[in-house]
Amino acid sequence: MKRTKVKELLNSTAYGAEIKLQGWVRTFRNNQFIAVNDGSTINNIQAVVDFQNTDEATLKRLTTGAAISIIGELIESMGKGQKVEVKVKTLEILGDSDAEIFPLQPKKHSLEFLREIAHLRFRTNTFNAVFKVRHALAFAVHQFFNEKGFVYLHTPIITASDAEGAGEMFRVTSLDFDNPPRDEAGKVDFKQDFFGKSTNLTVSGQLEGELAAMALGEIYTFGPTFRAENSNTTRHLAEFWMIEPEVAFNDLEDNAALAEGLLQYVIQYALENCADELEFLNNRLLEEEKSKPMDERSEMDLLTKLRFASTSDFERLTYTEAIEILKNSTPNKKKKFKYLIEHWGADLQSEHERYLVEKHFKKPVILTDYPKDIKSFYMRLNDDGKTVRAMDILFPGIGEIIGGSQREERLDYLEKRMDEMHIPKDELYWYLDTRRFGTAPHAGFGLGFERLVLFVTGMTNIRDVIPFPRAPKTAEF
RNA sequence: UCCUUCUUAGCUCAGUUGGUUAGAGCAUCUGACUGUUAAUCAGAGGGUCGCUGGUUCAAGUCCAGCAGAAGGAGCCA
Repeated sequence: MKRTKVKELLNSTAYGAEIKLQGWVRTFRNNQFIAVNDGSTINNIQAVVDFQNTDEATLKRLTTGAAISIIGELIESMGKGQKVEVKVKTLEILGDSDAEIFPLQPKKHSLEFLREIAHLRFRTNTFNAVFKVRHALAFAVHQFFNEKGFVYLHTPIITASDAEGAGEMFRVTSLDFDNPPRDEAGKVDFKQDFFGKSTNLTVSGQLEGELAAMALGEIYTFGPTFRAENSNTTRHLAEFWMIEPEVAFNDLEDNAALAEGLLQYVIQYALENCADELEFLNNRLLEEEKSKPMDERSEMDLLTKLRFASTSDFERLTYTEAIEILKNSTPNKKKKFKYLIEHWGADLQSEHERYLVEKHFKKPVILTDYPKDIKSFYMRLNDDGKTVRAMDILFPGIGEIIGGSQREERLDYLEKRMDEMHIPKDELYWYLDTRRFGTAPHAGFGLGFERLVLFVTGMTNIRDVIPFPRAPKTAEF
């Protein structure tokens, strides 16, 4: 007999039907009511055991976490609290779960504790919901680009270039650490390494993405990226997933429109396809807010925030305009900012971005045209000679969720920038070839997938939206 | 990496100016009850107070170092 999923059973009205139910015990109440969960939904189904005619030793084994298989009759529930339940005919314990040592209990656990038992936290409602939403968002990303005719491009995980300079990299080698081969100068001889050169884990697929975009037109990547930065924050990971579209003939305005469209599409998709999960996460947050003082509570609940973000236009302004707003802002005048805004050219700190998004505009913000000195070499120089066609998208509670730009397509300008920033041109000959042969305007951006999942689930620590987080001193499981 | 705070039972937390045998709720175990909704009621067990050293007649409590965690900052996605 084939099993029926809990999700299906809960929506069924086929009373009297014989069904097979398999799942894990969440709670066993009153010696007769088993709350069974099989992961198909965060909701449980109640299975009722005839305890007077069931072996006592079997009943004792119905502990939280045990895997069970039930054949029974789907009936209209006699109790309140649920429409349907399963009247147990035969009950088999597939796998015991020793209640004395199983760490999950039918009670609330702290996220910090669950992080320490990440191999078991899938079994909680919160993480069931989080990873369902994560899946839905990933699926929606592919659907969005597919509908638009983009090509999903797989860029390499192992790379020889650290060209973007996006941060510290993890070295990849098969050399013997205790006794590496040395060259005449006494340095490690990577010519004898697996690839015949020094290699690293990728920090971005952008440069390779540009190569493909200059032929396929519209591409996107969606893969893991690695940064060996010693970042200990609630929004950084050493291993994270990034979505990087790159589009030929797009300028910065097209780029911003694409980014806004993508974000609104995937949030909308989650709202439509993860209603139960988002409602659960919404209630979870509301509970949490109750313990906070009034002035720290958020103005919108999670669902309202998501509906708002997916329907209202993002605020667009230039760096120069943002500086003006910040200069004249109350916290700047009253010297409440840790870093006061005094002159054009200063990098924006988290507190400034947060002020713009959460206090001034109260909506997602697209900031463009930053000073060239605080941005990467490949961004297109504006006619003013001091700003570049960069854009950051800032989200409330998250900060920077997207960073992108229109790329510098003029070979002479690009080479000049690379010289100024000491980027080795010979190593990047293949990148420069796109500008040598049939160069064209193009633009793209990088979307941090986990930051997106953070925003949509309302979780606050990035380590809680990826199954097995990788961060400094953190590589368990 | 820097700043701040924290580390007491399986989990969440109390623990006064340093002072007898370190407490509670939940969980677990035993029993009762049997249409319960994180069931309820009664009872029981459960501790190297993060680690190392120091001050003191006396340290969970004070001091130092180390380790780990949380929040914030920087780097960024």
